[in-house]
Amino acid sequence: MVKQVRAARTRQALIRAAAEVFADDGYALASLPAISKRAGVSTGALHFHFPSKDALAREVEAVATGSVQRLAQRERPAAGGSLQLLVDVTHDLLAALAADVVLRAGFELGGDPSRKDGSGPGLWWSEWVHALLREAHAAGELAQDVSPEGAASAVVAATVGFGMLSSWRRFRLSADVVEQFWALVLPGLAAPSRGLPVLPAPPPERTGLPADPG
Amino acid sequence: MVKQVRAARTRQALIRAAAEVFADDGYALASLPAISKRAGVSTGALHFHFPSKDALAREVEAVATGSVQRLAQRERPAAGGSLQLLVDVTHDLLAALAADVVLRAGFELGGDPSRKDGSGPGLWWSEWVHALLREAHAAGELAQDVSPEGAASAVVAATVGFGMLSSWRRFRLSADVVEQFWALVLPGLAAPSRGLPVLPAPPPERTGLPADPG
Amino acid sequence: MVKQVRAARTRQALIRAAAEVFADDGYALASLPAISKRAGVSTGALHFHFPSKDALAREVEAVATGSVQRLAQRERPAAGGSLQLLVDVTHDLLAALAADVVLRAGFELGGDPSRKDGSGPGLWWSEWVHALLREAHAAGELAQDVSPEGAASAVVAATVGFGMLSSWRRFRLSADVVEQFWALVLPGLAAPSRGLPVLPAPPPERTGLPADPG
Amino acid sequence: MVKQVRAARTRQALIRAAAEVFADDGYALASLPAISKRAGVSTGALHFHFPSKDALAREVEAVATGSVQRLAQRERPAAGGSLQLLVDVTHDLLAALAADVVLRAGFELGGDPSRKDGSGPGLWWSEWVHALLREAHAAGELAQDVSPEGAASAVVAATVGFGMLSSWRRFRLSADVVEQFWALVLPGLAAPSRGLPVLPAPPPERTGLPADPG
DNA sequence: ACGCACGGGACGACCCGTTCAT
DNA sequence: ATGAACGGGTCGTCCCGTGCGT
Repeated sequence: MVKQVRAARTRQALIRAAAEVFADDGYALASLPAISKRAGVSTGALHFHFPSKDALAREVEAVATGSVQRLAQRERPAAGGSLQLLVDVTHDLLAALAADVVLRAGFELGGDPSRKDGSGPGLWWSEWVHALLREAHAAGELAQDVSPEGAASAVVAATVGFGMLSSWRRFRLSADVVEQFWALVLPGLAAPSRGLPVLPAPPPERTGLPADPG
Repeated sequence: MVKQVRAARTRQALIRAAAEVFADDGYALASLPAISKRAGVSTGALHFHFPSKDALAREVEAVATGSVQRLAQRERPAAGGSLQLLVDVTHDLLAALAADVVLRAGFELGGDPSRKDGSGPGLWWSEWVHALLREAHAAGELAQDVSPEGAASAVVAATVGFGMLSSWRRFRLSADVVEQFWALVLPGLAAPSRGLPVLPAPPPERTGLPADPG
Repeated sequence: MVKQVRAARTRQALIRAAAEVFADDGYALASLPAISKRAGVSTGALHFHFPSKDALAREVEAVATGSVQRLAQRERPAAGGSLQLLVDVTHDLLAALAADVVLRAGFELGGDPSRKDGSGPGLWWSEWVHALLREAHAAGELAQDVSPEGAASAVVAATVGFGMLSSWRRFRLSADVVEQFWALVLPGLAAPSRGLPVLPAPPPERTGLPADPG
Repeated sequence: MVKQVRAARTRQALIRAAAEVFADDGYALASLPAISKRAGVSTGALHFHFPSKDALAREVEAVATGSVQRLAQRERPAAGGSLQLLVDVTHDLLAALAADVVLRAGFELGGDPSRKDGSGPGLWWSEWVHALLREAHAAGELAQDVSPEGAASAVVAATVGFGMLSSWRRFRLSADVVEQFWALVLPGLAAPSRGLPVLPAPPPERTGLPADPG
């Protein structure tokens, strides 16, 4: 029994360390020795928990996908319908991306050309957005002449684009890009008869480094 | 003089082959032997033209940046102003991305975590969009309450997002995503008094592979 | 603990094999695959024990320096003082050079132009000879007008010269060069009043190859 | 005809540059590109004059051997016989070693383990010393009980030892080591009845760098 | 004759992901 | 859960021809 908790702890440390290295160096350049050293365990221990590098990355992606799902499947807002939900969730997602290494690593692994078949959070996110916008369309929340599929593609592209840009060096994104994006898009997206979703308040100015609870 | 042309040819072949391998496997996984083999030359020839893998990638990025610049600096449209130019150029850019491997590789290298300091076309593109939207704002082409910087960020994010998504496996983007994106965004972006820019016609159905002039 | 002994054994085998290859081909020409093959292990095992070729050479030098130190720091002879000690130790050193590959390799590495900063046994040996001759001078064992520093330089030069010559192909040194050298030098070096140190007996004729206990 | 003189000049520059690089880095580490760059010509030019790296080294050795021969075959001193000649020539040799890169490189190449079959000046020098000491022995210039072969070995060993030591980093040899060596050895070497050879005056203190006419 | 841009293979060191034996 | 070992593979680069200019 005591062993189990210890094992779970090293497993967690491994996932966390792997996410950090993956996010920093990409999948191909991340070395297993570097990960195990950062987690404070030996390479043998790593291989005990995860049979291969791919399995480790897969686990990081799975955890990240779980986080996104938890974010998306929260209670629907009382008013505002699907579109309001979409606005709120994207807002939270960007905030979580900045705070959670594993989430960030999960998304980046999905776009890493070194990984041939990543099924990270990106795919799930894309399908969720598509489903939500189809739903909104069915509920008459979308403006005339707006294709839900096209709009979903645009939203997904912008989301992963924001994620990419924020992870690139040389790019500094302001903290409220999401709000600005919605302010731009909502007039053309939402049916005017229903009223526009309200934008969440932009995050307060950061002073100092935010805690990264992982 | 005769030698020069042969050298230039192999140099071009090298860049082209490198772009293909980089775009397929990412920077880290791309092997120099694979590139030189695909170009039909020896590794020694590769090393003669490019002293290192990094220099090769840098050259690919430089050529790609040049392509983007040529695309962006074409003659301004007679009517429609900056916003129309932006719409047209994004349209051409996405088309070029589908047709030109070097361009695609240049963009992907910029987002590759294996490359520590890529200065590919992404950076230049971002600054160009920002400058153009500032200009549009100064000319009164933007709607009230639209921040040119925020809008530029959104446009850039969406562009690289489209690029990323189209390069990911598992994602199938329809050919007219850009048009749909602009249809969504323009109502909120353009000043109503000036009239909306016209969207380019969606590309005809492709039959067979497009020419890839490299 | 049990593993340690096996690891120590391969480590020893690696050092031994490296010394052989270094002594034969010099540092630059010695290839790591050749060394690991001769040691009967894989290149990965080599890299596990020694992170780089330089570290391996450094270890060989360190072991060789240890051997020289053990040779020099034996008990002083009952009679004869420092000069007698010097004669005895040089004698043993040349014998050890013929018998111990690691020692030989250590000395040769010190003179190898491929190694930029070797701190092999040569340096320590030089300083020991200088110190010993200073001591002999203070004890009045040296003849008038003999500079201990100059004499030390000559002795060191002759020693490494013998080492070099014996390792060069095309040169065949007789086994008792050291005795002949001392017979030549001692009359001018030692104070006549103290009596000359006795020369060790020349080694018996070798029949066959000597064991090389490593 | 004009071409010839230019060719000879580049040939000289090549030999000189090769000697410098060989002396600094050893044979194996010396790269042909480095040599040709230092000589100010292209690698093709190098290959035109010397078909291979080995041929280049061989030429350096040949030139160096020629220098030693010119040094040794000067006019015999009026008085003093063979021993005096030996003393004088060693003195000049050490001076020349410090001044002439090609000479130094030639000697070092002879001891370089990377070169399998160097026939540099070392071999010729050894034989010359042996011959001279045999001659001195026949002329009764040597002390009783001194084996000319053993003495020659000692002298050669000391000479190359001095050469080695002076080329090692970390060793600082005083300028008059040779004089001190002879002061040490001559009492035991020369027949007392004939009078000791006179030592050459030690070189004056160097102020600034000596010219290296190469 | 002399020199050079260009290209060809080959090999070296380093290191990585993985598995056995303990 | 660990230390040790394995074999494959990558980048760099080195030494060397080959055909074009001068």
